[in-house]
Amino acid sequence: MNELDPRVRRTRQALREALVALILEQNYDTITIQDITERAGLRRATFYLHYHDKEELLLTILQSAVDGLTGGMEAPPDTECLMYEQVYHSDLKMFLHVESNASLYHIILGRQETNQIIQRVRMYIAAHIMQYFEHDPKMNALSLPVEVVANYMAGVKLAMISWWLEKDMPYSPSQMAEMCARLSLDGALTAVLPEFRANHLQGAPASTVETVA
Amino acid sequence: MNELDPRVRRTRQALREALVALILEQNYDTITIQDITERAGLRRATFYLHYHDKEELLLTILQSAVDGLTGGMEAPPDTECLMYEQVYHSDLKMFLHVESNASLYHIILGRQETNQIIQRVRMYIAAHIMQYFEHDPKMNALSLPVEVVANYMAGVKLAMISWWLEKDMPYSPSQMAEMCARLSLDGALTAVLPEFRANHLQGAPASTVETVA
DNA sequence: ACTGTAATGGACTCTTTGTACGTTTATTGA
DNA sequence: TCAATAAACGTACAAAGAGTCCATTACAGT
Repeated sequence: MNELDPRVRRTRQALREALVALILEQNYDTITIQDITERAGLRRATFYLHYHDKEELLLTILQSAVDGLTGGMEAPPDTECLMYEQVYHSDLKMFLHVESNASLYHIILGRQETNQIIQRVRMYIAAHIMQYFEHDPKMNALSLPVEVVANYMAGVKLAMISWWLEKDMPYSPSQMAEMCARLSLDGALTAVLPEFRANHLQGAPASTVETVA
Repeated sequence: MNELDPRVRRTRQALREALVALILEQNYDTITIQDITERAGLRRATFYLHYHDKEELLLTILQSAVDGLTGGMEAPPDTECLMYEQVYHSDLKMFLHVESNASLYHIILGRQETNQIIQRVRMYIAAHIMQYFEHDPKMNALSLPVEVVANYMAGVKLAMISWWLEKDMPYSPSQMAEMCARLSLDGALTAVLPEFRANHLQGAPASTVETVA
C-alpha cells in the first residue's frame, strides 16, 4: 500500500497528457477543467479529487521537464577543471534536452500571455541594442551573430532586474548597473579574474560592490 | 474634436489606476472586471466600452512603463565611445527607472503565476551553479557576489533558450551551447574582440557559428 | 469474496463574463 | 445659451465555468 493505487496513477497520467495535448493546440488560459477531463475521458469532479486547479496540474508537468534541464550541470565539479569545457558541455546537454522537449519549453517560456510581455520587453531592448550596434563601425565584423549578442545583453538586463526585485533590491541602482555592465560586457570571468577588466574598462568608475557583498 | 473626450480620458485613467492599485494588493489573476470598475467608481458595462478584457487594460499600463525602460539607451551612439561607460550609464538609467516603478515591474517580471515558473527555473539553475562555485577552490574570492554571478549565468541560459525557441531553433544545439558558454563566460566583448578568447579558452572547440550566421 | 477506496453521474449554487437597451448626464460647437 | 452628440448609468439577462456534494458503481489488494 506504499505505492500509489493504479487507478490514481492512471487518472493523473491521463490528466497530465490531456493538458499537454490541449496546450499544444490552444491557449493555456482558455483551457477549462471541463476541457481537460473531457479529453482525459474522466468526469470533472474527478479532477478535484487530485488537483485544486489547473496551475497545480501544470506544475507537476513542468517539474519533470525542468528536472532534465539541470541534469547536465550535476557533473562533478572536478577541481582540475577547464572552465569553458565544463560550461560548454553542460550547456550542450541543456540545449539538447530543450530540443527534444521543444514543445513543452515553448509553453514554459513563450506561449503564455504573461510571458509574452517579458518576451516583448526583451525583444524591444534587443532591437534597441542592435540599432546601437549597426551605427557603430567597430561592430561590423562580429564573430557572433548580432541578433544573438543583442538578445544576450537584453536577457542579462532582464535577469538582473528580475533578481534585484525578487530580493527586494539589496544593492543600489548604481551598484546593479556596474555589475550588470561588467557581466554583460566581460562575462562571468570578470568576477573570477578581475585583472581582465583593466584592459578595456578605463572609463569604469571605482567599484562599490565589494563593500556590500 | 480631434482630441479625446474628457470623460473618456477620465474613465480610462480611473480604470488604469484601479487596476494598478488592485494588483498591488492581490493576485492579478483573481481580479475581476467587477473589482476594477468598483474601485474606479464606474459601472461594469462601462469597462467594455473601452477594453475587451483585463489583459488589454494591463497592456496599456505596461506599455507606458516599458517605454521608460529603453529611454536610457536612446543616447546617441557617438563613435568616440567608451563601450563600458555607455553601457554603464544606460544600465544605470534603467535601474533607476525600475527603482521608481518597482511595484509595476514586480508585476511584469515576478508576481504572475506563469512568470513564477520561469523565476523558479532560473533560481533552480542559479542554485545549481552556486553549488558548483562553492565546491571550486578558485571561486573563493570572487569580486562580485556569488549570487549575482550565478543568477547572471542562469539568466543568460534562459534568455538564449527563449530566443532560440522563438526563432524556431535557427542554430544547432552545439552552436547554441558554444555561443552561450562564450557569452556567459567572456561577455559580449568576446564577439567584438575575439582575441580575448585565446587567454583562457584553451579547451574550446573550433567555432562553428560563423559559417551559419 | 470482502473491504476500502477511486471514479462515476448527476445535480446544485455561486461567481463572472459579455451583451443589451433605455435613461441620464456631460461635452462640444454653433 | 441651447441643441446635438456621445459617454456613462442602471439594470437585466443568458451562458459558462468553478467548486462542492452524494449516492452509486467499478476496481485493487488481502
